[in-house]
Amino acid sequence: MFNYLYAKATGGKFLLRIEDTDRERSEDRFTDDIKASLTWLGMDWDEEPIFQSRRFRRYHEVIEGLLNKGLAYRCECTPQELDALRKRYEAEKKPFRYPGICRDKKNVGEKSVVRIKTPDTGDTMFTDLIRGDISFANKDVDDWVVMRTDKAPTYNFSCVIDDSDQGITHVLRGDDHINNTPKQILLYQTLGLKVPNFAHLPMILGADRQKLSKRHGAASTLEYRTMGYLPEAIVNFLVRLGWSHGDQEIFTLDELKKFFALDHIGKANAVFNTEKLNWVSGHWFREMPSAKLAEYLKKYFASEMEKYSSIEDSRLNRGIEIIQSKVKLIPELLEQLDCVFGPDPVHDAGKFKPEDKPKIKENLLRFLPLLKTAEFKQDVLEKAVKEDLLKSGEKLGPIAQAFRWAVTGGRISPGLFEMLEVQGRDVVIRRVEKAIAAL
RNA sequence: GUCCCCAUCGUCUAGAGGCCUAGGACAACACCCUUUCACGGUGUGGACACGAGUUCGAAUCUCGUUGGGGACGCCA
Repeated sequence: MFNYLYAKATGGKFLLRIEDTDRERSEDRFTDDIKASLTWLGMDWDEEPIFQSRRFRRYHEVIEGLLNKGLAYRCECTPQELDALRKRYEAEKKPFRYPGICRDKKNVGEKSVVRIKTPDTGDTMFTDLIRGDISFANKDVDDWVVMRTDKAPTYNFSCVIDDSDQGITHVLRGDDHINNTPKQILLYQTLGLKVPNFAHLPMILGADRQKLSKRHGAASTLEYRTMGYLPEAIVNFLVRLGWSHGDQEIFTLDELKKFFALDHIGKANAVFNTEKLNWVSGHWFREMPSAKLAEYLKKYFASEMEKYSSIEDSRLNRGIEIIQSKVKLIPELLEQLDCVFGPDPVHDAGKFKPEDKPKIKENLLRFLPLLKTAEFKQDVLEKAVKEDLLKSGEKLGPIAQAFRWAVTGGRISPGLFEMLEVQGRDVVIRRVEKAIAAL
């Protein structure tokens, strides 16, 4: 998202690249998921996505050149041997660095990995756009693998080639990549390529302050869609994790595309806070035009909305309108929608105290004639009921609750009179009569 | 363990030497509004991790300590 916003805010291009070099872990559905997530959030990429799995020829050509120049070498150490080596280093409390066992070996067969030679002395430094100068001692960067035994390149290698080939100017990524940066810079330098700008973003941690993962709820952006968050809310919430714009809390994507900038990105990790997400979510439900929300529901919650297909749009939209401002998630909205447009509720009068029932019944009966005769508009109904109550000096509260229960079967609902109008005279009278019968 | 990064209310953050008896938002609590639930309004409690410096003056600069995170793969 920060990459997208930065590209848009600076008039650049936002490119999508699928880094699927590891064939065992790459599946088409992951790509679909990424595309669907970006599309859902409204972040479209500018050119055809690049798939690394289709660029192996290019990578091999570069690796071949490196090998020929003696800047890289074949290594026949097996994973088992390396594991054993790691254990040994650990036991000796020494940090593991590949010791260059095969560095000077001749005639290593094709069934081997290729490692890049890295310098043993000196430092590799870069100026992070967010954090300033960061430097690493080259002795801490080992001869890392650029190509696996199965001839697939590794991430640190292929992303350098692609960033260069695609003319990437800015690499914005999580700060868990800071350690990869010296490796990549060394490769750029070995290849004589221009080093791009780097900006390492603070990470998002779970409530336990560990790197966000499956156990914190959602593994995929799309799961938030399923949970019933609006894309506007997700973007708005996420952008405030690590970035600020004075005291402003509410942002639209369009606003962000205008004034997102790299200054005012924090350095400290942020904890994902569902409480605040829900608040932002509620805000966007209040903000969204009901027709647009209706469309959204029909698109992403098609199966839940199908039962309302016979309801005409203006009526359905009005129903959504009187509910949307009170909910934080789509399931809540759907639930209330069902109270308004769904089947008649089961009137459980058992939850009332026996001595209260006559009064409730009396209240329902009292206004039944009005409901049958008055023009069925919310303001007309409200005015009529209130005038009547004024004469007797009674409060609206108990009466409203009685009718709320009668027409929804529950005690929570949109405003009573607006709901009555949306439900319509026939439904209301039928439900009120059923309620009276249940008492 | 080694290397790297970070450190303001419970959480997200404002703050780039005097504007800070540290501001906003979420959450909490109280009150108000109110036909329920929300919304909204008002208010309360709540933080510069610690210790040395530098300076007339430090949340802001330096160093150290402590704490947290990340990396250490033939994953990305």
